[in-house]
Amino acid sequence: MFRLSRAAEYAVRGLLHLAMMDGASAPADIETIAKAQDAPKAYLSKLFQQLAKKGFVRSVRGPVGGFVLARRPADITLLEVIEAMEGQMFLNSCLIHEGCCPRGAACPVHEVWGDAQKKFLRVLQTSTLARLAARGRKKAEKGRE
Amino acid sequence: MFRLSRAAEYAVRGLLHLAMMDGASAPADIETIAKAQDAPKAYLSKLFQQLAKKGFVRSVRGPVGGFVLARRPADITLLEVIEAMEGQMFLNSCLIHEGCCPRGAACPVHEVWGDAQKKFLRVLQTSTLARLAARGRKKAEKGRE
DNA sequence: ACCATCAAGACCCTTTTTATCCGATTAAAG
DNA sequence: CTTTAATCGGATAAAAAGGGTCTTGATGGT
Repeated sequence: MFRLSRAAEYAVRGLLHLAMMDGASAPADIETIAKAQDAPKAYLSKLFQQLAKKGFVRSVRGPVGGFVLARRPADITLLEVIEAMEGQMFLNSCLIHEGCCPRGAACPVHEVWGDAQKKFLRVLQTSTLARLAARGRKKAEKGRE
Repeated sequence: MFRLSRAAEYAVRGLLHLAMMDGASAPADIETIAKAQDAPKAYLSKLFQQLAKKGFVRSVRGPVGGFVLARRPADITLLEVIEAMEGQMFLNSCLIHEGCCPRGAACPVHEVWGDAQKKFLRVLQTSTLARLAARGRKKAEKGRE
């Protein structure tokens, strides 16, 4: 099957959470994010550690600590976040090792597959956290009406 | 990570093998296909049993038996084959259960993700075994030059 | 000094993937 | 009718990935 891993999903939603409270003075702590996004706290914590290591967020320790976005939401693409969590997408084994197809001739499935991934990735690459946050805010307003 | 399962890859290549020898009088037996496509024979055998159950191939038993395409190569899309092997693609868990996002408001990632999948699937859906076989034959010729 | 918070990693459980094996069944050929 | 080469299908299993918990330690406001 072909779906986003839970890790990636949590990460995206977590970062989006931060992006939507952009401008807030205090950092957001894991417990709050976990509750808001309905994710296991301990697990989310680990994911954010990875995100910190990769430069997406900065951690603030001690009381009133938590996590803050380390980059501008407009500069973070959905693709980046997902790839940070699950490694490069779409490394089709058929594309990696030579000679997987008879007589070393490149198998015709490659091109089609490559074409499909390109279109898929482009969409994810042109979608930034800022844009998502804006859309999210709009939806939240509609929901309250 | 995000790649085609080996099962799907073997199945696609196996069917393509049949499509490329379309018009041959005798069915192809598993051992031959497995050798040509460099797949474990026992495993491929089981995959073909599934493919037979789903109507892609017909099995011929007894000596000189094997498998034959049950449908016209022009009618079989890449997407069909892949979905037959790994279940419906792209059932994003975020799209399945309601209430995964705060306050039930649809999360803005959904649309982007949906958009991306649509473009991806379209490519796979418009690619038929016949077309792939034709391309494969062309490549094989070039390789021999 | 205390306590809330993050940091890091060890550990565990479950599911999926990727197979292998073997006995039963089938049917063409001699 | 018997031989023989093939598929059928279920049981089994090793290995990898996925998903998550817990513990222990470091850090920095108050």
